[in-house]
Amino acid sequence: MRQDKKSPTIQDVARESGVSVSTVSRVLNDKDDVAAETYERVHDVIRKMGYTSSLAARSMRSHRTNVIGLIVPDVEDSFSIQVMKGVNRAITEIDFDLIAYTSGSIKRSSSAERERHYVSLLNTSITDGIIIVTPSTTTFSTAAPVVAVDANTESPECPSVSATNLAGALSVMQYLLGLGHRRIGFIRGRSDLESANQRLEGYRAALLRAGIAIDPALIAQGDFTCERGYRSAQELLALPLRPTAIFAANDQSAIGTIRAARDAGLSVPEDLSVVGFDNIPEAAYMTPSLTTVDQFIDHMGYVATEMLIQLIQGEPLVRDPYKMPTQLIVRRSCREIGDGVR
Amino acid sequence: MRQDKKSPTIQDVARESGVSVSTVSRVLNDKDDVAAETYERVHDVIRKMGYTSSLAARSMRSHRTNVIGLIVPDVEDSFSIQVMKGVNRAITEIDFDLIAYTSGSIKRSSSAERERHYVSLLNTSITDGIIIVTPSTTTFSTAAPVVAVDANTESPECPSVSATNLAGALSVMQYLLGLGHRRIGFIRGRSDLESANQRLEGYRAALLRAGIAIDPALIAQGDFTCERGYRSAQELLALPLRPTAIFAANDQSAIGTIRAARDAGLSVPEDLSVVGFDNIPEAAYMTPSLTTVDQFIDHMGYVATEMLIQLIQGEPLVRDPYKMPTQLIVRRSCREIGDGVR
DNA sequence: CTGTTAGCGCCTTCAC
DNA sequence: GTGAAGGCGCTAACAG
Repeated sequence: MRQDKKSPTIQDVARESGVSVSTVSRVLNDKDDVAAETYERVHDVIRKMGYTSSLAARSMRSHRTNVIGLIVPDVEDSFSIQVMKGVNRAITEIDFDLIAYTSGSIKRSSSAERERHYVSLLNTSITDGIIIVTPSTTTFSTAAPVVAVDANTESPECPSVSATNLAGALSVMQYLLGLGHRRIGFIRGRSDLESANQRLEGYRAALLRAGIAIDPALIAQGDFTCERGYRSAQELLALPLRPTAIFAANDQSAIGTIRAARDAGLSVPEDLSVVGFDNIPEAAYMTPSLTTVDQFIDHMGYVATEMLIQLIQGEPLVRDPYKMPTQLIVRRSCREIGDGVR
Repeated sequence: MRQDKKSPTIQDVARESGVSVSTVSRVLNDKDDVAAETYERVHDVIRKMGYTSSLAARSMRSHRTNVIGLIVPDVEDSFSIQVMKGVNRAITEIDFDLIAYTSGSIKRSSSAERERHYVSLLNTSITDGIIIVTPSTTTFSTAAPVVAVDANTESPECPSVSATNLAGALSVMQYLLGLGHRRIGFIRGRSDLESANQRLEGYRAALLRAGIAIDPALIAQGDFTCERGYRSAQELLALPLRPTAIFAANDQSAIGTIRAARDAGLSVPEDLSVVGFDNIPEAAYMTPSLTTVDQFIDHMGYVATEMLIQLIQGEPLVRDPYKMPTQLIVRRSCREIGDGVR
């Protein structure tokens, strides 16, 4: 690697090409009032020196960086990854050419604190705006805009995009009830997230609507992880009156559930029907393929980016909060059960 | 969201607490020559105003940001995700508290160009150093250090960490040969990556060493994706003399292979043995669980971060390039075959 | 069309 | 122990 002592500044370029710094700046920003010849010459020097203008200096002066920030709770979380994907797609289409992803790896502080820390660290210094995924809080004190994806509350204090979780959960329950299931277990999601609570709410509402009493024993804790899903499924399957179906609040939990069933000598869907939520890529590939609810996560990232860009450009938001429709994807992890089953 | 007109600057803090900006700066940087009382007062004001010093301004002045950059080819790539995880772990342990991840989403340019663009954009402006994953080039002109993970060449021009791919591939082949396999297919990886080529080299070397002629028809193209692995496996399985085992250059390709086998009515491992490379999390969970080579990807990210920090602090590198040992993980995707098999 | 001037927010001498 | 002044690299007026 060529380790130059120092990277060239706009001054160096100016000196080298025999013009003033402001002319170089004009060339850099494609202002139209530069002589074609000068433009060419400066451009050549820039290329030759391998010059790139300092993001820090540019940002400080112009208060515009063309960088948007993305804060995710965990880089391994597949929800976050899907969102990233959508954000990337949007970024590529628009003129913004870089993203600062930062994850929540800061010691000794609550997630809300940490989120605020990053928001204020990034915004107005290297970022024109921020997208924050599954935030614990939506209250930020910042000059630049923030858009939340899957916020923690029904009425977030910042612009947001989230899925129609309640409707999605209802469609799952309707499907399971239609297959004849009456004893349906539920594995909850991260309880600090509104989306997770909405899914639980859908579970409850559908049961009530069908005239089925809610058995608290059938509602297990969960935190959206596969491991936790496994343990909770074990509890559910150990019940005296085993459920015939389990609705897991997300696909990871559903994967854990299927594994738990298998380890308990039960096969899916013969002995147990399982439904997830999210439609992560693995859902289609696993055996059996997983019936789940698609909430178009990457599109949520895409829309969030569009919203953020609008905000940055000072345009008003047409739809806020944006509600992404959900869709039940029927695959092979459920089966119809006969009348004789209680 | 509280949308303040403008985020507070060090000036605002100074005015509010009745001291000069330089005193505030001292407090900010924990200089020791500040009266305890003053320190407290200023700190209170900072907390109260929700002040965060501008990363941009700080970086410009002090040329030290405590931010490291991470450039990955694709946010969905599980190799990259594992590296991120390791980097995050290292960051958390050390004093650096933020990472700028940027992915390759820039239009109309080669990957090498794009990588150079990001390196120069980040370095010396908001980043103290950069880790770049599976880069197409290792030649960068930058003042700040760059460390490559899984570089594209055996003798990269920048510090690097990579796995002992050749040894790993040899151990796979030794295992398969030991199980009695003689007709072994290979699905290649991204041919622009040295790691992929090393694995192919291991495949060839082991065969030669065992006195088995190399059949070019058994070596299929690949690009580390599941889809491509599926198609290549189809070709291999359609061969007149079908291989009894397939060694895929990474786990994604192996997953595609298993799917192709299943779709062709073959079961794994009964009709076909499959081995992957990487040991991604899914490998343990799938059915059948996948025999593969662990190359401790997240640890590679961790080590790369350690190396980068050392470089940033001007310390010499003890081991460069760093070679991460690999380990064969035997699971259930292979079986022994009898003597009668050709 | 191009150069000059004045800061953006912060840190670092150097005085006091 | 604390304040004042200068400048990091850049852009945005304003002159010429």
